[in-house]
Amino acid sequence: MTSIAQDLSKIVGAAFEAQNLPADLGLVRASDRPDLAQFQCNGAMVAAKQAKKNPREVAQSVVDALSNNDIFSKIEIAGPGFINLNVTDAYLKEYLTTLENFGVEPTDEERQVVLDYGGPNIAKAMHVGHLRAAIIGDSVRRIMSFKGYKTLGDVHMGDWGTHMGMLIGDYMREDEQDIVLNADLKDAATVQSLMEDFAVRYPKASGAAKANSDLMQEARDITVKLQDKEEPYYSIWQKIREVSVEGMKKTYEHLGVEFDLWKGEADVHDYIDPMVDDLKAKNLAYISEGACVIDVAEDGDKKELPPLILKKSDGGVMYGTTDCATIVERVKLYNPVKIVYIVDQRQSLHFEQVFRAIRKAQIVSDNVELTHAGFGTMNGKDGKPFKTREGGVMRLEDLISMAIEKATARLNDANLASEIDEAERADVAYKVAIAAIKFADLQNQRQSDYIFDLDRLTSFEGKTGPYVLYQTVRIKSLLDKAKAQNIVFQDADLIVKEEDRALVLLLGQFPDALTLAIGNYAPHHLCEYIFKLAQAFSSFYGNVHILSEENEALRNSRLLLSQNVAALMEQALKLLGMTVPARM
RNA sequence: GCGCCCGUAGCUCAGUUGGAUAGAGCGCUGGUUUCCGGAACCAGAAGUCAGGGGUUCGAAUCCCUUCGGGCGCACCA
Repeated sequence: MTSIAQDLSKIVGAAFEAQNLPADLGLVRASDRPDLAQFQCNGAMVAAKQAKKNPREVAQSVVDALSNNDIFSKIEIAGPGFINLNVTDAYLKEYLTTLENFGVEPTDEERQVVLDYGGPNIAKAMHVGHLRAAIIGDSVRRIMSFKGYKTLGDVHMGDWGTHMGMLIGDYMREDEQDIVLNADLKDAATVQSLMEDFAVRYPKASGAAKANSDLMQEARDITVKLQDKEEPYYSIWQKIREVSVEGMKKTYEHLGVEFDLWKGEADVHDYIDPMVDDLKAKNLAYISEGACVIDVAEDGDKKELPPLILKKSDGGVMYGTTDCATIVERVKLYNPVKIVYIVDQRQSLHFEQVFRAIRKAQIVSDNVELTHAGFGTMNGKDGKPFKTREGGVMRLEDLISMAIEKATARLNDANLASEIDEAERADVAYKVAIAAIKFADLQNQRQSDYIFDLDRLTSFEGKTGPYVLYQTVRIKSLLDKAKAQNIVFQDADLIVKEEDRALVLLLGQFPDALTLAIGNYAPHHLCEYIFKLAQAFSSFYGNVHILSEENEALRNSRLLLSQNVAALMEQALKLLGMTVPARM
């Protein structure tokens, strides 16, 4: 089973083929003129253009080939050559009652996909800049997994660069490295205080290094020593990393974002030298201005593409080096068919360099997809990269707290508050807050910049996460009531009346929304769909009687339909990383 | 200088890869509760799709150009 449009596309495609026209011209989609028809096919106009024929005549020949099909209640040619189609209610009923897995067919084979959507640096507080990668990547992972791919989400933290040299240098200069070395990581308070120490110390060290070239040089030297695993640098680093990972895991968990792999740049260090030697042996890597580089420019390039630096002149490695080595490791350990990076759009040149280097060295086979699914910058209301009023970045945990606070206040205003005990209320506020944040972010198209608006991220009305949760909760509440009244409707005969039709048609669009979301690594298509479905149900709910319908057969039919909507909503929301509370 | 991205209603954003009358949310105006949850529903006002040219049956979408904004260009990540 597929979507309704896909189902119809096969039939119309066959009709095109019968006229010796390409079957893919028979692509059917939901009509954008619902007042005229449910579905439309534009292929006749394309075919006519190619063959230099009259589009209406082409359409007519296709329509003739379709006319003996009894699933259509209307077949019309309109305008320059649109084929407008309606399906019979019997077809809709058949479609919905034989639906499996919401109409989503699993991908033809189980294939391994590696998704990279983390990237926070250790020893730094996570801020709202990390939000998009986490939310989009996690959703893409859930969606692809639902489709049947084997997915691996990797946090790929930044733990091997000069920022570590700065931080370690500061501890050594102040002779305070014992704070780190002797820390008992099993003690939560110690971990917490170390995190706070990093948060103060790193900006201080970083600022000092930028202002003082001697300190910067010292940081670079320490970084090289660290990368050679010299002591005590390496031990200090290990502890810093362990502490940071604890904090990072807590924040990601709080956000409801999951990873399968908690790896960092340092983990691929041992792959680097063999990789560089290999590139040298292949005459791809060479020494330029003291650094070991690989050319990635190609004939026909419109822009200048600088070479990728594999080793700095001081022997240190850069993030391009570790990114390449990470691909070496991923190929070796997981043999993926796709590696997808959900990383800020501003990194596009970097990824182009890395991917070209990898292709040139034939580290992956040609049929492995390497994609940088970039996302736009998060700007403030002034259109510039987002900063808080104090000029700093907003911590992720602070954002979550603010959203929870607002959700709690909203819940207390509602009539339900008194019936719900403290613990459940906290849980509901949390789920609502996370849904608000995620939906506000995910509904934006991935690659364009977007404005970080706190009010929008913590708003609960209109096109928001809480709205779609609310609609789902309301349906579930209805179904619970039916159950309490011992009404059995699971095997009800589905009756498609005027009011129900839009809802059934919409249910049949879910696989299309999922296909779009997967194809472009773009969960916003799923957001769009979920919101439309929620809106359609809300309208349905307001205009017809469901549980209170007097005609028993119709009541049971509508309960069945409602159950289908609720189940789909809950599943789809899960794919966006949201959980539906029992009530709210 | 070279290159990439963007400009759609007062604000924040969609627009299924060239289709019919460009859609949502917020805000604004007005309405809806003896009946299944009002975080809701219904209706309305609001657009030179930045400007100009081109391609064609047909353009927010493709090409050229002007203006405006963002970003990236070898030893940071």
